[in-house]
Amino acid sequence: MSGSDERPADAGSLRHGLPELIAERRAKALRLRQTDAEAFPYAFAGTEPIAAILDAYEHLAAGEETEDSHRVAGRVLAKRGAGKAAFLDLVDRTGKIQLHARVDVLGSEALQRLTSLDVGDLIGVDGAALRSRKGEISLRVDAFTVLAKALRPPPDKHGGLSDVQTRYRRRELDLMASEDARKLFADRARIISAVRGYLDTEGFLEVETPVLQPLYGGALARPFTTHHNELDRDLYLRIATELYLKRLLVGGLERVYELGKDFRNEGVSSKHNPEFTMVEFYEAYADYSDEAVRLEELVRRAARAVDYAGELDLEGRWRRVTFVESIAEATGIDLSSARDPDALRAEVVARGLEIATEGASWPQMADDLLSKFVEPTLQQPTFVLDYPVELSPFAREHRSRAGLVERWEAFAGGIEIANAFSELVDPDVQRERFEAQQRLASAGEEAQPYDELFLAALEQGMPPAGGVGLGIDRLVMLLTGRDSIREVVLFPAMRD
RNA sequence: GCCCCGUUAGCUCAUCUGGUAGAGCGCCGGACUUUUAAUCCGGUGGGGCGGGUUCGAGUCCCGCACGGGGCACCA
Repeated sequence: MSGSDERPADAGSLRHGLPELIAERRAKALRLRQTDAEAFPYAFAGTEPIAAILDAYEHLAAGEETEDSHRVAGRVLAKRGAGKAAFLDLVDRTGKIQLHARVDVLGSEALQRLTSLDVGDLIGVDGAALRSRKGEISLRVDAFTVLAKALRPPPDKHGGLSDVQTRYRRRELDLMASEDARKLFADRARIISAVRGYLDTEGFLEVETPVLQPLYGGALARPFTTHHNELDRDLYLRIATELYLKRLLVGGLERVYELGKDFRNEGVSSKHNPEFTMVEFYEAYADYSDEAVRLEELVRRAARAVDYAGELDLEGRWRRVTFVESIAEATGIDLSSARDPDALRAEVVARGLEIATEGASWPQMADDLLSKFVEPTLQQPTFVLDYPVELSPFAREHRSRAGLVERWEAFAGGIEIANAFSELVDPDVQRERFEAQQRLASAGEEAQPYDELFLAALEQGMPPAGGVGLGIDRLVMLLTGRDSIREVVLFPAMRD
C-alpha cells in the first residue's frame, strides 16, 4: 500500500475517498494531542467487562438511574447525537453497552469532545449505571478518555464486512465487525482447550517435538524445505509428529500427545491449508479399537464445550464399517475379490465410475473410490476400518484379515477428521515397509523417506500402542458448522 | 496446472441493447437534552491493473493480478 495515500491533505490539493477520511481522522487526532494531556495513555486500569455490568443491572426499571460508578473500555460502535446529549454504543470482548452523554453532566466542552469522536475509536469511560426510558441498560458518561484514535474507518456498522477477501486478509476487521466471528474463534479456543483437558485428565503428557526436521515422515505429503545456515543443512518443516512421538513411547512416556502446526506443501482448498493444526496422541498397550473409543469421548467433550447443537449425533457410539464394506455399499465393487489392479480397473470401468484408472495402482484406485464415493456420504460420524496395507506404511497388519492393517479413519460431515492405527512396532516389518516405500519413490511416487533413527528406536522395543491424528481445523469446522477451513483459521494462506 | 464466475464510493449494493455511473450507510457543515440502522436540511466520494476495438468502453476483445466454486492434487 502506498504511503502517499495516508498523508493528510495538503492545502490546495484535492483528496477524496479513503485518503480524505484518513486525513480527517488524523486532524482530529492532532487536535486531541493538543487539547487532551491524556489522549494516548499507556493503560487504563480497573475496567469491568461490559457483560458483567449488563448482568448486574438487569433488575433496573426503564428510566431508573443509579449513582453506582463503573469503568469500562472498548471501541465506539455507533454514535447518535441529539443536540446537547448523545448516545454511543461501546463494545468490548464481552458485549455492548450504550453510553448516554449529557451536557448537564459533562459540560459543553467535554460533550463537544465526545461527539467529535469517530466510530471505531477506543475510549475508556467512567459512568453511572441506568436503564434508559426506552429500556436499555446504559452508562451515564461522567468522564471519558480516548485510548486510541482510529485513523481508518471501520467496516459498515450494520452491513458489516462480507467481502471474503477482506475478511481473510484483514481478519481484525472481520472480528471488529462481527460478533459471530468473535464467537467462532472463542469456540475454537474452547475446543482446543477441551481436547487438551481430556488428554491431560487421561494421563497423557503434552510434549513438543521438532518442527524443523532433518527427515520428514509420518504422512505422505510434500514438505516445505528450509535451510539452517550454521549447520549448513536443509531441514524440513514437519508434515506430522508421528515418528518422534513413537520414540517417546519407546522411552517410556507411555501416553503422549502433541498439539500444533503441521505443514504440507500441497494445494489449497476449502479443506486444506498449507499449515494446519493437528493433535496426535499415542498410548502404550492399546490398539486401534481402544483409540476409537477415545476419539468418541474426546469429540464428545469438545462438542459439549461449545454447546454443539447441530445435526450430528456426537453423544452416542459412532457407526463402524470396514473399508471393503463401505466401498461395496457405495459402488458395488468387492475389493476382496478384485485384489489386483487389472481386476479392479475392469470393475471400475464396467460400473462407469469416474475415477482415474490409466496407470493407476491398486491402492490409488481403492483410495479414490473411498474419497469419491464413500467419504461424501459419511455425514454422521463413522469409523472406516481395516485399510489395505499398501495405503498405510505405519499401521500394524490386521490380527485376522490378510492383506489389511488395523487402521481406521474417522469421517463426519462428509470429511475426514482423524486417522488411527494399531501402531506397527516390529522393526523388521517396518524396515520392509520403508523398503517398499523406497521402491515407490524410485518409481516416482510420493513415499516415506527411510528413517534409520526411527528404526533404531523400534529395535529398542516399542510397546504395543494405538495412535491417533486428529485435524483440529476440521473438528472446528464440524462443531461450528463451517464449510471452509479458511473460515476457522484466523489468517488463512492467501496469494500476495 | 485446467475450467467457470466475480472485481463499480471507506462499507453494502444497483447501473436493459456501448452514449454524462446511482442509493443507503459513512464522512464534512448545520438543527435537536432519551436515542438505539436516531431523525431533518445541505454537501462530499467511484469503474482492479495493462493493452485493443470504437466518434465514444464499467459495458465488447486480449492479457495480468486477486478472490470464490469445481477439477487435478491432497495416504
